[in-house]
Amino acid sequence: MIASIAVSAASFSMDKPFSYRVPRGVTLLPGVRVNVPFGRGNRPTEGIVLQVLEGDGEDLKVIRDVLDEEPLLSETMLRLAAFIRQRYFCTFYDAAKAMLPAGLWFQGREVFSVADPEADHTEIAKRKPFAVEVMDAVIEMDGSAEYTKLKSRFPDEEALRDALRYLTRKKLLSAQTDFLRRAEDKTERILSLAVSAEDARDAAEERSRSAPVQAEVLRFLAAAGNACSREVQYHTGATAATLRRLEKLSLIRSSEQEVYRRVRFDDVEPAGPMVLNSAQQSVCDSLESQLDTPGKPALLYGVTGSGKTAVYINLIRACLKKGKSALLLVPEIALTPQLMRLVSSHFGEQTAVLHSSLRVGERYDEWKRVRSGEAKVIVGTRSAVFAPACDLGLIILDEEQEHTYKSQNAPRYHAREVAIWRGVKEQALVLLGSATPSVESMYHAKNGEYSLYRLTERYNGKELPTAELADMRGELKEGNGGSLSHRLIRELKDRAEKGEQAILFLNRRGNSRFLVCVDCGDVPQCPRCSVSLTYHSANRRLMCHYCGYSEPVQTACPVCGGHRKPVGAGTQRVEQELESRLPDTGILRIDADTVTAVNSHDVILQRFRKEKIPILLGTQMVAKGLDFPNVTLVGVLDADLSLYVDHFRAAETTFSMITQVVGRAGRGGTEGAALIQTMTPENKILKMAAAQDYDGFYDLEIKIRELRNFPPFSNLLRVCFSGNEEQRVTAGAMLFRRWLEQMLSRENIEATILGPSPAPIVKINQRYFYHLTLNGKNTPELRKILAHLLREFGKNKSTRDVAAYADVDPYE
DNA sequence: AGCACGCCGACT
DNA sequence: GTCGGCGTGCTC
Repeated sequence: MIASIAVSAASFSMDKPFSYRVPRGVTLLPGVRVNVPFGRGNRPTEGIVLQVLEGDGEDLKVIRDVLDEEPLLSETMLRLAAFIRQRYFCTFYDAAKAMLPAGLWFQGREVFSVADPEADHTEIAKRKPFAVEVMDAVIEMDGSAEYTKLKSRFPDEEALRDALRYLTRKKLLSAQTDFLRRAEDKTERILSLAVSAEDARDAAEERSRSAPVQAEVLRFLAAAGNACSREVQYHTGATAATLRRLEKLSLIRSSEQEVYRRVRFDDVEPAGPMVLNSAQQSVCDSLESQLDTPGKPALLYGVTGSGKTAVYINLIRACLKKGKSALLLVPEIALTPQLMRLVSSHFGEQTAVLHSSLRVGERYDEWKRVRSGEAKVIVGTRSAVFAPACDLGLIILDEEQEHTYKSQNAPRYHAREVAIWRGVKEQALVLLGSATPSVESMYHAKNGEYSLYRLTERYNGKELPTAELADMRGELKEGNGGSLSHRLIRELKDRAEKGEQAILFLNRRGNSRFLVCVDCGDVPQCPRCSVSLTYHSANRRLMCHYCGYSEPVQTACPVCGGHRKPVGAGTQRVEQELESRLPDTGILRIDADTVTAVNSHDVILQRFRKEKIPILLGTQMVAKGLDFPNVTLVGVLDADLSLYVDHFRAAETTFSMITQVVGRAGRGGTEGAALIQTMTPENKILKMAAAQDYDGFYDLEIKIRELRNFPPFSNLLRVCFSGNEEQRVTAGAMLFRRWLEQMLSRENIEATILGPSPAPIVKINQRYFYHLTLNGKNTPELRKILAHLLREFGKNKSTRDVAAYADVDPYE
């Protein structure tokens, strides 16, 4: 028998099924993983069986091991992997990897052992002192050593690889690889001092010259008692190696402790079917009838507070009644604790949760529960769209316009497209839900490609919050240079006095602050990336969010010696402003600084609900899915920020964000209001967001999209280039552009090419990034051309040091 | 990407 | 001889 196999070692330019001979007496099924010899060196490589065919395969290499007892991927899933491969320009293996939980993946473990104990390695390898050193290390480790162990001892991996190759060639070492399941339990290393705090401080004093980072660690632990290694590294800038060294010196000790990251909902009570109002009921009835004959996807456009969730719950219930399972996808689990509670109160033990912050073992267990059919309601983020649900009947994408449904790394898939593929192949209804549908989805719905359902009234019968724009230019003229208008302060005070609550939304990701020199204006840059370093007050360090570089803050400017101070209006600064202008009002801040684990996000929101703290201040996290009946006021602090960025989706994202956050107000018995602060109150998008006029927004935006030939009228295909030398990268991109132009004109395909242009962050970790953007219809013909050119580029000698990949309909 | 193979110059 | 360095081409 011959097996056609997708191998993990294959890169895009050589990815195709490879044929291997199936050993006698072995039965293989498609979807099973195997260990095969690959390449000239026959290095052990993982593969997935795609097909088993008749034939003896005399001249083929032979499969070494079968790694699974039963197939991990069904025939349908294998076909899905093939679809993803050709649609998103990745290897078959990349696709398969995204479809399976991390806990299932094997890690090749290389073990090197002494081949001939009698041989005198110092004599044989005398010309390569480093190889002798490595050999000594292996002998010291009882004659056999794992590669990872050697690597921690010899950090220069290239030299180590070279030495190991040399030693195996000289028959001093023998190499063996076996495949091990990834560790199932995630643990954290807790560090503490192995000596008294005084001794540690003394030792720190002694080392402050020779080993300043070690001294820093000792001082930190002396002050903190104990801390997990991640925390210690954050505060001191120490590497794992430094920590190991200190442990070896018996100055600190470590213990492994299991971490639990699963959000548990022990406090939920079982609930019966939800009571729907007539509008919800009629939508639900129609959707239920679509469950039986799923032909096309459905779009549920329901204004904020219209009760889309209740429709989801009852629809899932109907789906279960038919004996089928249902998938509920959400943009981010951490942002939807309330939804999670609701689902588990309705479906209890039948629920499974799949998302990336689960422990590897837990994720694997949940995956198995889904596959066995024990869990029939699966809630999860993007990757849960691959859940191996038994007899899938329904896929819901909540907030379908969210960009988190698009994967940022290979395979760069969009969960909506995958869901629709599955819907067609597995006869399941795909329901896209949103208060602000993406322009693409609404376009398809209006075209009749999707069926469209509307919920135009709020569930509680109340009007949508009245929102007004506050002109911050006026405030500036009146001498108010802060981030809060007089009007907003007045309203906040008013609500607090009435015992109502308010949400303040700061429209920016994270809340980065920079250090700037007051004299020369210098802002410290990352030495490895083209970004400014972010100032973290918690550890008094400057950090790079892209490569992880960090350095302690120096108060004097290294350029001119001037004084430096932190700038940037983050949530912290707004909090201070609030405290000084509303001294007696309680404020709860929620941002990357206050949220440390997945859980504490939920904890903060629970406090906001239970303790009725007047003001909740935060970034993105407060915009989505929260349902607090007592909130009657929402403030948007800098509405313009996301509007004037260079991206065709800027209007859509801003509109959606503002509409959603405004929708947090007035969900209880009292009507809500919102105040949107802006420097450009005449802007149409902002006006429509304030009026919660989605239809108006859509009509305007779709015209612009058509005029400029942007999605849904075309697709964007981006080709990204990266490499260590900037000129080589741009030269590579230019070459690709010329190839593309030739191919397009030869095949008579209409598409425009933009670029090469530098990526928004041109340098990350010493690598340069450039883009070509192709605007055209994403047809099979165009994809074929692009895949062909990407393969050619990968094989091209003159651009060997430049990597290229494609991203279909990229975000940002 | 990762690796062996071949060819060249240098060192022993 | 023996080794490193570098360019080249292949991976069932």
